[in-house]
Parts: sequence; structure tokens; C-alpha cells
Amino acid sequence: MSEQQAESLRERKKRRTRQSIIDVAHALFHDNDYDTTTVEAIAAGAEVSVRTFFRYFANKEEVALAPLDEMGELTLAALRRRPADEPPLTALRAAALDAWTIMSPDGESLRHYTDHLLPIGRASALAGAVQNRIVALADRFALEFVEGDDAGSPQPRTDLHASLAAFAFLAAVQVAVRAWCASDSNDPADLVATALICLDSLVVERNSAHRA
Amino acid sequence: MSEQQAESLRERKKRRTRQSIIDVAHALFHDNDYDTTTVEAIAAGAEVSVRTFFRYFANKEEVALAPLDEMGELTLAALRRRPADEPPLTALRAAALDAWTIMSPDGESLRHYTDHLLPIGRASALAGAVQNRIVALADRFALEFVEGDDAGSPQPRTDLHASLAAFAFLAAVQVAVRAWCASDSNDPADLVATALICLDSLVVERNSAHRA
DNA sequence: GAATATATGGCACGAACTGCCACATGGCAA
DNA sequence: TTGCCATGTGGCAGTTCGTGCCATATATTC
Repeated sequence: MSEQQAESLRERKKRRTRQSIIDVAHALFHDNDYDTTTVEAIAAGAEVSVRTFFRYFANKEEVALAPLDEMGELTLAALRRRPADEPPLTALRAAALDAWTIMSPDGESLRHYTDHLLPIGRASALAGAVQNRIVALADRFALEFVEGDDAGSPQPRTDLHASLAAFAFLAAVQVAVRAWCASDSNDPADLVATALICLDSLVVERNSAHRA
Repeated sequence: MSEQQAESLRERKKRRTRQSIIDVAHALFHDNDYDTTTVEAIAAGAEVSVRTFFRYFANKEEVALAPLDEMGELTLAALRRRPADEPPLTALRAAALDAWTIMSPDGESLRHYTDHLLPIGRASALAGAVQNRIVALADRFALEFVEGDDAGSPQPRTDLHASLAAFAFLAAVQVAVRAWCASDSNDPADLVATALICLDSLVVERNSAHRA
């Protein structure tokens, strides 16, 4: 709980600048669009030069997806807290619940993230970047299930299973988020409920629905 | 077999120009990189102006992923040929097999596509665009399972299941492609085999592997 | 062959980045 | 305080992708 006791002036300033850029950017994204807001405008709003903006964020997408990244980190941290003998999908499902529900019993902290979901989902120019983050996150999830297994020897079979679980998990979450964005509701609880439906039906899918 | 009997001079020319752009582009991507080859160079190679290039392809990604799109169309067509009462994942698995194996018994036509997979997979700048295509394709797959069900009324539950199956399927394929790209093999048959492993373990995943 | 439709090329322009260099600011020691 | 060094910042020129506009060339139709 008492982490950054000694934080130099420099670092404090950088953190404030970074946060300022994020805030200004998302405010502008909210007012206008992702596409129509220029980096120049963001930089101006945060009172830094364009050049400095690009020192804090490699590109415009990165500042837009900063909240998403935080969400991913939170889920990853929750996954690491799960017992080591849980099967992948079970662990991922539980970790997601931990990150979404238990970590924000009041629902406010969760809403802080879900508020960003719609603007991100609507910006079609961001879709590719979002998918990139998902893939990267899936790889990190998968790594949790294989590392330490047998001292570094490559295990294609285990790798496949781990990756598959991670990708399938994120696919389910993605489907849920999209359905939630498309629905009228903006209640985070509905998102969690939809996600659980998707996660659970991931396994029993085989002998259910038929084609039209 | 006898389709475009009457194709105007104009259309023939356009098709040739388009194909020429694709060929030149992929040759350049192969020699250099995706990132380092400029649109200007592609246009010059295809003997068109840059402006004309952008009339044929909305952006540089599109010409790079043209083969991938064709592959998607082929799989979608195969899916439509499946019996209507198959469960989604079963139908998708079978459609993929049809598209990959039966449609190219000699293995050559399949290789024609797999040859493009590695360059695409290596170009990190393309990753986002690839993911976009996958999502778009998943949506079209999902549509096959819901449309006509009950005359247009929105059925969130069915939609969820259909989307989920489509996304999970493509996640499995993706994992297989990535594993195949990372492996030494460049034999299309290995890719198909890996994909089948992934698809099959998609369902029985729950009670198998444990975490490290 | 004339009228019309469409494809093409060239140009100017905007926006995202990047490399380079000069300058300012914070940290640290004597 | 003074001075030195590391690092953060701004400005500018330049590259690349991508678009709108208009003039011109090529195909199609009558």
C-alpha cells in the first residue's frame, strides 16, 4: 500500500504530464471522434508540444487504449493470484471475476473502465489496435500456464492448449463486450453477466444450437 | 465453369491492373519488408500512379491481405454448402476442411495461400489489420447461423452462441497458424493438422491441462 | 463520329510520425 | 551557491500514408 515513497520531482512531473495527456485525449475523443481529434489538439490541450506527446505515447492509439491496457494488467494480476492447479479456462474465468467484481464491490471502479469501452468500440480506426492488445494479452495469459513446467523446454502441445484457452477466453470476453456495446444497457453488471454466459457456453457449445 | 463470358475491355483491363498491383506488391514485400516498401514503389512497379493505386485499394494493408481475404471467402462459401442442421462448430470445422483439403487435393492451390502466411505474420504493422479481417469474417460466419431463424427478430441468445462459435473457431485457427509460422515446417499439411488439433481441443479443453 | 461515362494522372493538402539539434530543467556533488 | 551531468522538452525539416479536386485520356453507346 505504501509504494512510491521516494518519487523524484522529475518522475512526479512526468506522471502528471502523462495523466494529463490521457485525460485531455479522452475528453476530446468523447466530444468529437477518435479520428477527427488530432494529436496536435491533444498536445495543445495538455500544454505540451506534439513532439513531446510522441515521447509519452508511441502513437495516437496508445493513448486511446491506455484504460484497456490497465484492465488487462488487472486481469493478469488476478490470474497470478489463482491457485496453480486450476485448469486454464477455469482460472481465467475466476480471474476475470476477481478483477471485475471483487476488486470493485461498489461498481464504481469497474464503471471507470466500462465508460471508455463504448467510445473505443465505436472508433473503427481503433479496431485493429484493440485486437493487437488482445493478442498480446492472450500471449501473456498463455505464458502463465506454461512457464516453469519443465525448465524451458519447448512443449508444443502444452503451448497449444494454453494459447487456445487464452484466445478462447478473450474471444468470449470480446463477444460479450460487443454484445453489451450493441445493447441499450450501460450497466457494468450486465456486461459481467453477459461475459459469464459466453464463458460458460464456451465449453458446452457442441451439442446445442443448430443452423438456420 | 463458364462465368464471365461477356467481360468488357474495361473490366478486363481493371482486373489485370488490380492483379498486377497485387503481384508487384507481394514481390516487393517478399524482397524487402512490408513497412519499408512504399506505395510509391508499388505503383511504379505496376505502372500506375499512386493516386490510381488508392482507387484500387483503400490502403496499403488491403493489397497485402488480399490473399487472406480470398481464403476467407473460400471458407465462407464452403460453410454455405454444409447441411443446415449441423451445430456451428461442427459445420465450421467441416467447412474449413472442405476449403483447405478437398478444394485442393494436389495441395498446390493451398500452398498458394500458405506461401503468403509467413510474410503477413511477420509484418507486425499488419497484425491489427489481420485481426480486423478475422473479426469481420467471424461476423459473417455468425450471420450464417442466425439469419432466417425467425424472420429478423433479434435473438440475443442465439446471436451470442453463433458469434461465440465463430470467434472460437477463428481463435483456434489463429493459434494454429501462429504455431505453424513459428515452427520450422512450411508444409501446408502440417498447418491443417495443427488446426485440427486446435479445433478439436476447443471443446474438450475443460478437464485437461493444469497450470504450471 | 459525337456524346457520354468512367478510368487515370497530377497536384495540393492534411495528419501521423521520426530524426536531429538546441535549450531548459532537475539531480547531485564540491 | 556554483557548476556539471543527465534527462526532459520544443522546434523544424522531412517522409509516408491517404484524400479532394480538376483536367485529360480512354472506353462505351448511339
